[in-house]
Amino acid sequence: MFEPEWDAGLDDAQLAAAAHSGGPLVVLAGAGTGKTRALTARVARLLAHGADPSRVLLLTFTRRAAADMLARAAVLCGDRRAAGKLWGGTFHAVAHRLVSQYQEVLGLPSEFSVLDQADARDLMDLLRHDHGLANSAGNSERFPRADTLVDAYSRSVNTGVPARDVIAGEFPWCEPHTDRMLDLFRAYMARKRAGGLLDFDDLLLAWRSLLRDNTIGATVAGQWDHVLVDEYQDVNQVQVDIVALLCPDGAGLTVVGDDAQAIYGFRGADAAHLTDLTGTLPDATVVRLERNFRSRQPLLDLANVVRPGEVALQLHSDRAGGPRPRLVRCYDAPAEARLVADAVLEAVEAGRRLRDQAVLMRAGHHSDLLEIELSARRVPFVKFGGLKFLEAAHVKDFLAGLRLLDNSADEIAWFRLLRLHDGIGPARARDLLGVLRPTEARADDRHADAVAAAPAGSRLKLNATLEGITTARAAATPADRAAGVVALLRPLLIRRYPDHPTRLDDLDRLVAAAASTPTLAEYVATLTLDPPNSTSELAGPPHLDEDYLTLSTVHSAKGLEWDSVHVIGLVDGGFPSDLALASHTGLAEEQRLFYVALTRARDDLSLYTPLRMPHQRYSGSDRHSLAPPSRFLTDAALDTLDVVEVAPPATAPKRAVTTARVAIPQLDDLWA
DNA sequence: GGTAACTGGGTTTTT
DNA sequence: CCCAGTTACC
Repeated sequence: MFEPEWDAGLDDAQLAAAAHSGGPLVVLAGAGTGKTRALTARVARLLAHGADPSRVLLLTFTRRAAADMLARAAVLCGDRRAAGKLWGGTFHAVAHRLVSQYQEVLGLPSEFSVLDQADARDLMDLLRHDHGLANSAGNSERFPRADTLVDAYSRSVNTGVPARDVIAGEFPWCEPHTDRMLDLFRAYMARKRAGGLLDFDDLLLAWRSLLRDNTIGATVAGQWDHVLVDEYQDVNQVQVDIVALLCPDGAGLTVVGDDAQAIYGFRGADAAHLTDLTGTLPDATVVRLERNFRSRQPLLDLANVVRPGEVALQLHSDRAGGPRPRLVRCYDAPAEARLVADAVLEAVEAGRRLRDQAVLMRAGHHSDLLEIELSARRVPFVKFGGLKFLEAAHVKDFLAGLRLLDNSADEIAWFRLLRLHDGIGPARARDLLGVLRPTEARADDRHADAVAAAPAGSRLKLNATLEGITTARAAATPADRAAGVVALLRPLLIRRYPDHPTRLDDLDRLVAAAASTPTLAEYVATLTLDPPNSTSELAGPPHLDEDYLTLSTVHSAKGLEWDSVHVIGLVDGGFPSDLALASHTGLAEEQRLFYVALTRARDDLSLYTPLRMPHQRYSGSDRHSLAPPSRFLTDAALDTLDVVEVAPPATAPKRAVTTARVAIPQLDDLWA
């Protein structure tokens, strides 16, 4: 047996974090300071010192981060088998595992469904209509949209602040509707309970309830000796409560984070949870990681100027030299797209792979022009963030079908499926929900009743759909059941989507993926809790060998790094987003987001400022107005940047003026 | 009273 | 793409 080298290559600060024993540990880790490495080493050391892997819990921001870390820890401690026994994943994924385990204790039906954000919105929308709050002509004041309702509701749950105060503080324009919103939230809770539906927030609430329970709480918390939480600056109040219940007085707790990288305030997270820890846990050991292993010093000079936050970490690098970051001032947005594509291809010429380069933006749609430019030049790319594969209508239809196989009380799933039929819109679907709601009557009878209640023109197809569900339910393997759902969807999707061939291909791929899962319910939960991040992630291996450029929102780029990074759209209103400009807290989060973007680069960093943006009022025309550069490009920041002025594009040759008249053919013979 | 099909305005970030 | 509003048809 060889001596495990969990401490190989760690510097003193990382070693202090990895080797710490006794009392809670708080690691304040600047960007690129090897916190993942320290955390991984710490897990490996715990195992090497005899910790039981099944009693170690590693909570990370994405499931992939947990998987990577656990695999590396297993290698470091020389025991690959241990990796399988470690608990790891996102708060939500672990919560789901526990909720499944304690589903009876929690008073949940044997089959429950997990609602993602879009499902939650659909349910809220359904109730909005039920309560007569949808906008009708008579309403002078618009009732908030379903998205806003879910937002406000979720914010209240995640922060523990009463909804009334959340609305007044964060959604002041909704205040006249407060009472009706609160009614709606109560109805939302009731509907979920009745249908065995849990939204993302409920998963965390359920976990917290288990831990708080007098009889069972100690057992649940007692199954782990060590709890390690990554990205602690992005946890919300419920997650803080969970951690506190898991580790009373901080015993066995390790927390890693950086308050300057807190970018999820919009979903109830608060970096104060990290900075307050030293107060709530007086005996905590604090380790600071300030030595950056990722970026060259000229890049850190800019990052240190931009860095906001309470904890004053100054990053320094051993990697001196290299070019200063560039600020490219472009004529307009199309010029920006061309310049980015130019730069990427130049780097390829110089020997840098596409996959070592990335383009980062504030919002998913900021790369629209660039995507057109890259496609035109045949540059392969993969986009992360923005619209998700799982949000595509046909994929949601498919998942709704799967959920119905296990949970026939899932109203949101029924609602989706019913509306796919010609002649059944929101109103008839709502009526049919009442008929399909589980009763003592057998499912077949309810199906028959529903067919009878449907408009005549839709009965044949609806009958086929409901029979399809019965058939799929009876199929033996998960793959067969999934295939059954696709079979019943096929005619509906063909009728509905003009581009059905590609959509049906997607579904075939999802069916294939279902073959390797023990149960369909687990498959659906995994897809919902850990959706593929890009459309290509589901495409599978053939894509992985190819070289491609990464486009990503800054949020989705968190924790990642590339040799060369381009940050685009640095205008006020773009990055920072105009929606955040109004409030101090909003703007502070934008600045942290900017800091995260800058610190993704290892060697080369380019920032792009289009100087003209399409004029808001005349969008669609060629009118432009001067765009104010991002306010984050302060004088101090500019001191660390090389500014590149790009000349305006050569003016297009004036179109020849001609007096010739060209007639547009009337094609009379076609209309004869 | 309800649906389908179209139009026009708005569009942050995600477990 | 989502959502609301309009219109034509059942």
